[in-house]
Amino acid sequence: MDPNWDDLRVFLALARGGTLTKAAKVLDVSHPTVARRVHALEKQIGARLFDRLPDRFVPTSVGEELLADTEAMEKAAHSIHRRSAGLSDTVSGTVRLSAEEATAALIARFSAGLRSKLPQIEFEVATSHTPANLSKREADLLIREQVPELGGIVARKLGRAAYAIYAACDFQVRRATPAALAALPWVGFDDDHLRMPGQRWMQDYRGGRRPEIRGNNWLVLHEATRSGGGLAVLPCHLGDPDTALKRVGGVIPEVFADQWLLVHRDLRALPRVRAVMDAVVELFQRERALLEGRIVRT
Amino acid sequence: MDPNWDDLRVFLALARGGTLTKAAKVLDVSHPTVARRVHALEKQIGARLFDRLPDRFVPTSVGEELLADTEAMEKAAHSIHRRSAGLSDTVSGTVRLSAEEATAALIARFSAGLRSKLPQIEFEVATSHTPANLSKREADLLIREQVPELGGIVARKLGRAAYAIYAACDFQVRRATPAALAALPWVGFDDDHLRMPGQRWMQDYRGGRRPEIRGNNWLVLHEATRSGGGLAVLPCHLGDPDTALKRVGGVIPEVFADQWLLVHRDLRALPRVRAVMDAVVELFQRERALLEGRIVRT
DNA sequence: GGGTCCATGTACAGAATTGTACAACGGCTT
DNA sequence: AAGCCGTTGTACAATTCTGTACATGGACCC
Repeated sequence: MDPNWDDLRVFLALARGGTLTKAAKVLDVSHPTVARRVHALEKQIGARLFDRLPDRFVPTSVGEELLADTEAMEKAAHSIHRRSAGLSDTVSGTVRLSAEEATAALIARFSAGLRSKLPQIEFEVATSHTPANLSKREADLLIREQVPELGGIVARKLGRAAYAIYAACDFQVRRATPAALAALPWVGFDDDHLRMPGQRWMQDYRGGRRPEIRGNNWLVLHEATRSGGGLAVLPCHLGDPDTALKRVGGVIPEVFADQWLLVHRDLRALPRVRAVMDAVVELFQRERALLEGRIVRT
Repeated sequence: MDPNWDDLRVFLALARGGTLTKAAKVLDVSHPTVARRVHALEKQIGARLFDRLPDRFVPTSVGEELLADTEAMEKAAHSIHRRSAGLSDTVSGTVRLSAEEATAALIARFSAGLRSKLPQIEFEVATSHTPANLSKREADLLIREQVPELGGIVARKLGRAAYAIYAACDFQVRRATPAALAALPWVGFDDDHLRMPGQRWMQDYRGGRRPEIRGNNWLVLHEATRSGGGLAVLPCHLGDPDTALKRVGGVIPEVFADQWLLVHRDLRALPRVRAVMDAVVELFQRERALLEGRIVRT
């Protein structure tokens, strides 16, 4: 069985320092720990590695033989240290952010602005609306509408997204009464995604009838609506900026979705992850009116 | 701070195996442990080292960079492994045995015989009669007259050494009454070593008088006695084989010393240490009569 | 010779790590 | 579609490791 590599690091420190106390200081552990680790290594290797002189430890001939190899390990470990030093201390590198399509589109729309502030960061914006946790390492940051009950996840509230009914600009809406609207064709999610915001509201509005055009993500719904496929409940930050769409009525008070920024506690400490978090928080604060459907287009 | 070197070993196993389960098997740990150790390394290095595909882990570009250095560490570790394989599995190498002078002389006398049975072992027989424990790594094996109350020490009884009064062959002992013997000059230990076997007995025998020739180890006493310096209480295994000495009276029933073979529990498992232990035990069993003063010289 | 400082060894309490057990998921086979 | 297998994630109990505190020993200084 290979010895514990880290015990070799302790061995090296004792060989260099000559005393348990000096090695302990270098390694930032206690002196009994150094003694134990060296004994454990000696037991595993099957030879004494040190002779005990009155004032110091000196390597035995076996210990001397191992020193060269251990120093080779140290050299490689230092190379790794130098490489990783360029990873955790600076605000550069890649940050992967995952959000459902509509929010991903929002982020993507402003990403050029974000990167102008953080030029050394590369964004990866992934669209995903399935519930996921960061432990599966799908992303460094998630924007989600629920906070998962998971250990190690830190959540930060970004804001509340409002929803409204939209149609293509040239879509004929003759009478805006609920009954008249309910009778028109609609665009919405399929049965597997009824939990998406606004879907149950819409079915109630229409007396339980399914939307005539169905899809499984917001962009599909968005495109079908723009093409005159029917009415759709869309988030305002998706519908309002699109001049090909028009609002039909106001913001639906009963339909909203809180937006949460999720990060694994371990990654939050990384400068580049924190920088992106701060930038995303700032973006949502700046665009709060858009998010809440309070941008009135003429 | 340097990452834990052993976490790099885990990283390497996951990079090679592709799954937590395979890496766990190779490392002989559980799969949650592999996951934790890799996460700990990622946190310390400040970068993700693996992407998660549906069926396996693949190194990220950062992970690929670290692989070369980690493989260099593995190469050095394998070298250490090969070296140490020649240490713990075979019955060769050096075994250091420590005993007080008289017993060390006994061992030395028979060491040629011992080595004829264990030709690939090199003996180091150190004389020392100060109480010591094996943790100070003064020896691999100790022969002592008391068992120290220390953790980790395994004791094995070798036998009981008997003592008698000896004089040089030409030393004139006109009358063998206690009074006449007590009046003669004696050889013995100095005041710092009164706890050595036979010393207090001798002082009681002589009404509290100190020996006229004093030393601090058995060999000095032995030599002084052989030179006609006086009477001495010596272990029988030292006195009887020496044709320059003669017994004066029989074995002294009140004076004896149990002999214990002491070893650190960890070292007992080493084949060469165990072989020497067995050989020493056998030696003491074979020479039990000598030890107990039952060899009658004509 | 006594006092001080440094170092090591050891016992025990606390912290950290690991293994076990179980749930969940995805792929494959029937 | 159902069942099975392999894999991963997680919670909790068990185990291991570490640090602290203290005792002991040796060297040095006064």
